[in-house]
Amino acid sequence: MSDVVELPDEGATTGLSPAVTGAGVQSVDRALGILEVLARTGESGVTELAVELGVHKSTAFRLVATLEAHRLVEQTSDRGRYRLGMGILRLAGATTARLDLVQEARPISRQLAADTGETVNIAVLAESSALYLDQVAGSSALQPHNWVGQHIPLHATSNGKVLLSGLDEPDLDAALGKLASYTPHTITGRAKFRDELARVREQGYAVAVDELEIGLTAVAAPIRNAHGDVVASMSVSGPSFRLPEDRVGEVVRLVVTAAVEVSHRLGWGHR
Amino acid sequence: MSDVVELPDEGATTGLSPAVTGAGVQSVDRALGILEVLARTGESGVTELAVELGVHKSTAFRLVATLEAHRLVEQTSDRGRYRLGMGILRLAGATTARLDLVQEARPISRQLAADTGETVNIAVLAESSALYLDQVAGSSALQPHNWVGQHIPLHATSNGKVLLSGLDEPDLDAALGKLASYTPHTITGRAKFRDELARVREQGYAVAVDELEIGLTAVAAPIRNAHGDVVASMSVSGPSFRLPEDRVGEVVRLVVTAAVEVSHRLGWGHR
DNA sequence: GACTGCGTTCCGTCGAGCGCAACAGATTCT
DNA sequence: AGAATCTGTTGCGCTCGACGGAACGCAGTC
Repeated sequence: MSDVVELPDEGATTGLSPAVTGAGVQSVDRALGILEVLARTGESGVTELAVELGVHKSTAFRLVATLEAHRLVEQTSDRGRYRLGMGILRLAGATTARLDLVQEARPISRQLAADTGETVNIAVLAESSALYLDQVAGSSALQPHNWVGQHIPLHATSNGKVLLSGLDEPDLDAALGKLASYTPHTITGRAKFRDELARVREQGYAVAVDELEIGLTAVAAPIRNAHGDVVASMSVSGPSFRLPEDRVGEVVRLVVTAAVEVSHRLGWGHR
Repeated sequence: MSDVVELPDEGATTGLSPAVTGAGVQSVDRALGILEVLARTGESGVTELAVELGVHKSTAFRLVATLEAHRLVEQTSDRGRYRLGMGILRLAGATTARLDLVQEARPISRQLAADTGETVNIAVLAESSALYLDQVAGSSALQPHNWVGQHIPLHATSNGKVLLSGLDEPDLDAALGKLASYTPHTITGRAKFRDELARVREQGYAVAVDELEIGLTAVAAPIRNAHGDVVASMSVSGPSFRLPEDRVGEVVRLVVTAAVEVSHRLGWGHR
């Protein structure tokens, strides 16, 4: 696959902002571009979309109509603007259910939740924020799992620290924006935060106490793939009064063990 | 726009599962077909996908490569099979965030969660299962919202009953599969379940105690759009020991009030 | 080592998707 | 009220982009 698409004499490209254009099948590319635009704007009209993509109205309409037939977009009224539809949600359900990370981790998460009595989360890195893939609640009955999409700050959570600790310098710089302060305990100094990451890398786990929210304590450990890369993070979190300092040590041990077990299932340290 | 798409002579479709061949832009249609196949199978190779769509290998490859460029699919290894990717999750996050149902309901959900101290959910009907759109946790810190997709049985949950109560006979038959038993309290008799639905319709709310899981109690009420159709369901759920019979009455009142308030915001019983 | 499967790439052809232009409602401006 | 101008929507020819065929490179397997 060539990333470069050379169009020697194609002068017609409206020159606006290509933004989303990846290479591939043109019409599909454009259709997916529409989805991304809608994800960004929340709601757009056909004309608007056409401008954004640099194509003719009718083209945009045909694409959006096709997306609509598959329920990936829907229009507000019979002759109105378009937005993302429920089809996306069904696909997302299938996605988390099948991501083998989640599938492999599920039983171990359950066990960990049972052992600690606290909530277990699995998170991955997604463009300068953490994306939660799975959750198993500690004790309360039927806390359904599988949620998505919330942007979680990376520098104020144990999961975030672990995920960042797996990056090299250039990627780290890119992923790390400004270090917003959520509580007096949030680490906001860049140098100090790098020290923290070094510590996380060294000891193989991260802890966050009152850093995102007063009264919230979390412990996280890295999940690695067959190549040893940090692909996800597994955490145990709960109210600080249930996770006092002298209990953190034990929880750390459990989380690290669980994360290592998942890593093994993903092929890490393969015989 | 016609909802009916009848292609009587489409003989090329391998006869297996026709998927959703809606009319539109061919290549986009096929690409989205790939997403749906992957959602169903969880993981497929290029050749497999090509057979399923009735196209040539190379065509399927180009389509899947385009999807991959947008992160909607990813391959297991460098030269392996394909599965749905995280791009879907990002889109899903944007979807729920923008659905005006969720947006309108959010503040009311919060209030309801605060009033009851229990977890509040918003669910919609999605092809013979319930789809959770939003969640607000009762008390615990940092319960992020926005999850999706898990297939929740309709007949063993308060949300499911409410959603089913909004259907007419033919749709109900279609949506209702076999009534699996989850606990001794699950309603499995068809006649008995219809009686239950009648009761739900009449009283305007549904209750489920120990029907999906022992120790889990839930109460739900319908959310209606401007036409009065039941478009979603709002529920409060928690451990049965915190929601004893004598407290259910109060919770019912709160849930119904909240659901009516959301319905009003959606235009129901306008002015 | 031949064979058979896979995902991937290149290439010439042809039909599918494109832009154009016209249509039909809604809204706004005069 | 009427016109001007938005909007989304639809036929229609032309052309370029997507398609299928075939070949390639790599892994297992007999």
